[in-house]
Amino acid sequence: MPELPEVETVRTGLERLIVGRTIADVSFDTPKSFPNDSEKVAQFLVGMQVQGVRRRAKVLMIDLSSAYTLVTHLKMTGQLVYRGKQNFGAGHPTDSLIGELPDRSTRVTLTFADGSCLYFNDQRKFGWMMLYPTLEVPNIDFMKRVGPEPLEEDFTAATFAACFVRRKNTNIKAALLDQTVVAGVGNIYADEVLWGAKIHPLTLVKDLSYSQFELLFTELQYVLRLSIEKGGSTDRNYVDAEGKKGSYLSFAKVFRRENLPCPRCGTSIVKTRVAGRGTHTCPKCQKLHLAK
DNA sequence: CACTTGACCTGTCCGC
DNA sequence: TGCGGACAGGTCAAGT
Repeated sequence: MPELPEVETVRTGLERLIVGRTIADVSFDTPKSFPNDSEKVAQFLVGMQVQGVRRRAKVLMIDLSSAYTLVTHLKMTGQLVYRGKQNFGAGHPTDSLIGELPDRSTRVTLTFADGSCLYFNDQRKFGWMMLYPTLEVPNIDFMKRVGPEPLEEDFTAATFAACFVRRKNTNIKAALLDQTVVAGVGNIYADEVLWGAKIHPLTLVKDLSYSQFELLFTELQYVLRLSIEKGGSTDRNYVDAEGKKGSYLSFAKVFRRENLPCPRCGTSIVKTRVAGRGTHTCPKCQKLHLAK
């Protein structure tokens, strides 16, 4: 579910809502979501204070006092939602997707000293929340392999194009989804960016010209920034740190728009399967040019 | 090493 | 309304 813009939106919200709060209690419903020595870690967290919230790729890092960091991956259906002492009843805020918390998908609850709570919800249990010494976080396997952040200041079209050298023989959509190439792109933004650059998702990386990479780079930054501005994409599960939906999908050009007109040429958007994922394209704007 | 596929889970939607 | 199967935004372990 959450890709870079969604995770960044959650990060911003958490930074505002939980920094300075002290953990008073921790509970969890399954070790799968809270895997490292769950009971001990839950105890160990008590008394620690939140000092900051960072993001790398689609991973959130909640920095705590004592040089520890809670690392969370939301995977497909994870949510991190903060609630003050007065828990909203079901459907109270109209832009919220969730009601009273905890609910049946709540996996971990952090209760703060002032009685407010941070809930880690995850319907499919693919996500996880793990405690690491802050200095160890860069040594996590995923962190060591993940590619550059596409919105960093020093990230240029040339750097971007160079990220793909190892993936010459795969299609561009699979390469964009590969977190070791570039960080943070998932299925929604891969489709949106390819439409923007007028590139068919099955085009092999080696068949792309440098000017196509420049176009992809521009579209990538544009789409990610626009989505962050809109609070991300809510398809079914995603909500921000206050439980609110994001509105990017009402600006999406192809994603979830099967059979609707392409905003550029009016041709019906088609849905296919590429790299094992549902893939949306305009058959007229995004022609597949086979290598000679 | 590069590349593809299936597995991990639960819930929902679609066709019969 | 019930039931089976396909599918859902991510990643990793296997397989070739």
